[in-house]
Amino acid sequence: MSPPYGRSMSRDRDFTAVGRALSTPARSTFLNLLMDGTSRPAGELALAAGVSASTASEHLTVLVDAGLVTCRATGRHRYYSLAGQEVATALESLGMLADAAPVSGYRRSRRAEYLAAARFCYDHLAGRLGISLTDAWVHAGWLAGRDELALTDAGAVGLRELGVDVDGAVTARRATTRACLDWTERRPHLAGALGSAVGTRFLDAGWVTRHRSGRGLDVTEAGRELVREAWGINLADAGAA
Amino acid sequence: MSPPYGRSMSRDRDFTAVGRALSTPARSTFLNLLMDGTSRPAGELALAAGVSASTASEHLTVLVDAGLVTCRATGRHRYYSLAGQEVATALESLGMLADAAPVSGYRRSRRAEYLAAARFCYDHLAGRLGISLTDAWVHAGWLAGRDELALTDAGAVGLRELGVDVDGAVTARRATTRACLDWTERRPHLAGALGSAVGTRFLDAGWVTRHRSGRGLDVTEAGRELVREAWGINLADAGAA
DNA sequence: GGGACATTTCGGCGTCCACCGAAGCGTCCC
DNA sequence: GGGACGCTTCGGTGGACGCCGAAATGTCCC
Repeated sequence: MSPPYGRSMSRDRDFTAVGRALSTPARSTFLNLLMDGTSRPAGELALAAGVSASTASEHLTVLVDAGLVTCRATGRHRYYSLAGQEVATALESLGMLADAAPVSGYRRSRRAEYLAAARFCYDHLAGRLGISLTDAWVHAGWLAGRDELALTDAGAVGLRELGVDVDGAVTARRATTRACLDWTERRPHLAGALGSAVGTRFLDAGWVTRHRSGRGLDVTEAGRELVREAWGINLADAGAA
Repeated sequence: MSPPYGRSMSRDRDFTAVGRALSTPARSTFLNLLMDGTSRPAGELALAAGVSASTASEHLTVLVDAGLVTCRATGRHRYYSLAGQEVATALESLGMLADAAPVSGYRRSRRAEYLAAARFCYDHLAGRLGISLTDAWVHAGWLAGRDELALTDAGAVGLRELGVDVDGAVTARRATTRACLDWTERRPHLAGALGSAVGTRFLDAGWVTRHRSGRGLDVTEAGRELVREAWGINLADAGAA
């Protein structure tokens, strides 16, 4: 009869390659930088991690070989980014186990506040903005269940009016909605295919813009007005004040 | 005003400790063995990974220090198990990225078939049994959405009749339902608090029993009858035939 | 109490690998 | 074409760590 599942493949997983990829400070820093879904050139990553260009290059090769990161060559730059949504999800749940990284050498204090206000978690909105939106939508009956965030009929209508590609999200192969727990705040915000669609819409509509060459998002005036009028969310100008 | 989220804590995560814990074959083997939710003594783990007792002891210290594993001392044995449900969840999503482990030295071919039939994935049913039950319950309208598996009213009634602690699962702090993707088959099966409650019920009712000192579950005659009569699931006796 | 057993601690060995600077390769731009 | 620039490859070095056997610790049981 032979084994029923083709080839005598083990059901076990070999965690060693992925584990080794995560096991050094420089590579951990790289992944943290890429977790907002951006692509960054090797040099920038090297600088951020405080290693030489050659060392960074070796690290990036390890990450690519492990399947965590992909490389896109453009001109004389090579842009690295996370290899996909599964990688972001895996890192997200691993982050629940990991400690907060010690504040590294380069200046970060100012940025931390921007991060807290609004940021991308790979493909969906996070930070205070992501949490506030999710809370408001649960409250409005658009999303059901604090831990599942299932899309209701009312939510489908409302988000469609907002210009979110709801239908694309529902028919996507990945889970429509998913709750992503913020590492520090531990409060759920909308992820999954719908979370991605919402993020895309917010960017396309100009309600948020990626903060120049850095991490975090700026919520534009139009964006602030929208969330205030539609859902009564008052984004404190903590960053600006 | 000082930083709004207390202490100038970095929003980044330090993946190095967890990564290092995963980065050696012996430790990867240990984690695979413990992923079914069992507790195992150090000696058994050493034997399974093919390392000396002293080496295994060192590895286990690393895993405990990384917070992935906990130790319970009983008599002259020390039983190790996964540190919690978050660890199981993280490993589960990491497994999506990792390769299948090469079949290691010790005999495993026979066991693979038991594993495929029914097994525990930390706290919920998996294997063919887990997948079949989930499919049947989606079909019966007990669970909604192939990727979310949200509990319906009918499902709550049905599972409560079955003796599952539905109310405990709904009020639990973790997500009530969650879809867990099997690594090899890539088919969703019920996880989350409700998945755990179902697993507990199946064990308590004697519908499945843990296979003696090994991995995988035996579905008892009562269990086979239940799933056949209630949901038309015919568990092929692949293991016995 | 003594002997078997499970496990950890210790000391030592060999290998792996993170790191750097220098050199090589490709791209851009004057 | 030549020089600046971004990145990778190469060679070499030092430290970290996976491995074992031997000895130490602790538990069980006669």
